[in-house]
Amino acid sequence: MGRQPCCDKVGLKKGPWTAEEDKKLINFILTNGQCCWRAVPKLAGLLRCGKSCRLRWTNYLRPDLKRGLLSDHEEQMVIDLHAQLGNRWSKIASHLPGRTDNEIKNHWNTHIKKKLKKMGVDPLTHKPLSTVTDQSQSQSQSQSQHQQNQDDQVAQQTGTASSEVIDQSKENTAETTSFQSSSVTEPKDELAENSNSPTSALIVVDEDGMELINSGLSTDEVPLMEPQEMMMSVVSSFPMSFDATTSSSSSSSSNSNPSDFMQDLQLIDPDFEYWPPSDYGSSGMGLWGDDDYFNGWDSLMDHDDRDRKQTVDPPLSQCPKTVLDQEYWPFGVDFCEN
DNA sequence: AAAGCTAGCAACCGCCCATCA
DNA sequence: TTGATGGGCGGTTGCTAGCTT
Repeated sequence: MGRQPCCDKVGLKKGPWTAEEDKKLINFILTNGQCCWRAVPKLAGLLRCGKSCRLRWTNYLRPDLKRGLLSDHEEQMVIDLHAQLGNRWSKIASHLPGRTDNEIKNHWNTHIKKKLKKMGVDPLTHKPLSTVTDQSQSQSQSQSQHQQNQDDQVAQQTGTASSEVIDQSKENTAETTSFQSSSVTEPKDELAENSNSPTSALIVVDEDGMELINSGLSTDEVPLMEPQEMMMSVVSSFPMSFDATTSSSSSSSSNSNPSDFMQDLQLIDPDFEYWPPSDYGSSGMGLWGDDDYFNGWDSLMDHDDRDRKQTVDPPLSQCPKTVLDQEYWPFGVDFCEN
């Protein structure tokens, strides 16, 4: 018995993806859509296993991805959602357009965990550490148990209301997560008492579980659109139409024309330099630090953060980036069809 | 300036589960 | 029911950049 490995691993390449491999994968997905991943490497001419291709696409090459550090708002959403869902990173990621489960998991483990601990909050239970040590050691013993609790909560919510805005999520979550919402800088007691404060999380429950509407912001500050809708919105908001024949003089920076994207991918001119830095196969990180692509997501959802970033003026490499910014991605949702 | 240390992140692995034919 | 496949998750590895000594 046992399942076949996703690849036989013999002669398959591992390690960081090169620009050439990315190009092949992107080209293939663009042409054929996302089909049987096991067949993708063969058909795309890649010496990778299907799973590796899928992960590369999902976590890095997808057009609707946002790059860079999570904003404060996103981070708070992650904390709120984690309190609700536990370590179900993909679920959490589904509430954060442009973010992947792996990215959120990494961010959680490297940033948020420390942050919460520093604040005296148990990242597992979202309770103050002082009380956690006493009453929830058993909870802390297994994340799965905690996750089960969250499952029950979510199941309870979904069972009682469908496509219905409920406010009782605060009550439900307050029992198991005394500290989970609002700004992380607020005193804990105040948070517990002010569960009705406007900064508490407001949850929309639908058939899929729940949708976070308000995580410390008013509802109209949080995009309630699917990524595709946002993409289409962004694309359609641009006056220019995609024209693969249009030429461009620069592939790496300060371009706002969708055609540049195609050139960057060498879909038009095979000799054109690929959009990430040529040495990125070895550098691995900080790939987008040298461009200043306009960020569609920022423009849609994070005016406050953008303002803050502008004020602080961080290095470009720390600004959220889309891999292929939406306005460079003229394919809408069609590429998903096969 | 160079070596050592550390943090962050992309990528991978192994296992598991859900779905579908 | 079974096997193939896609996908999720926790954990880990390896590389790079930045910081410290």
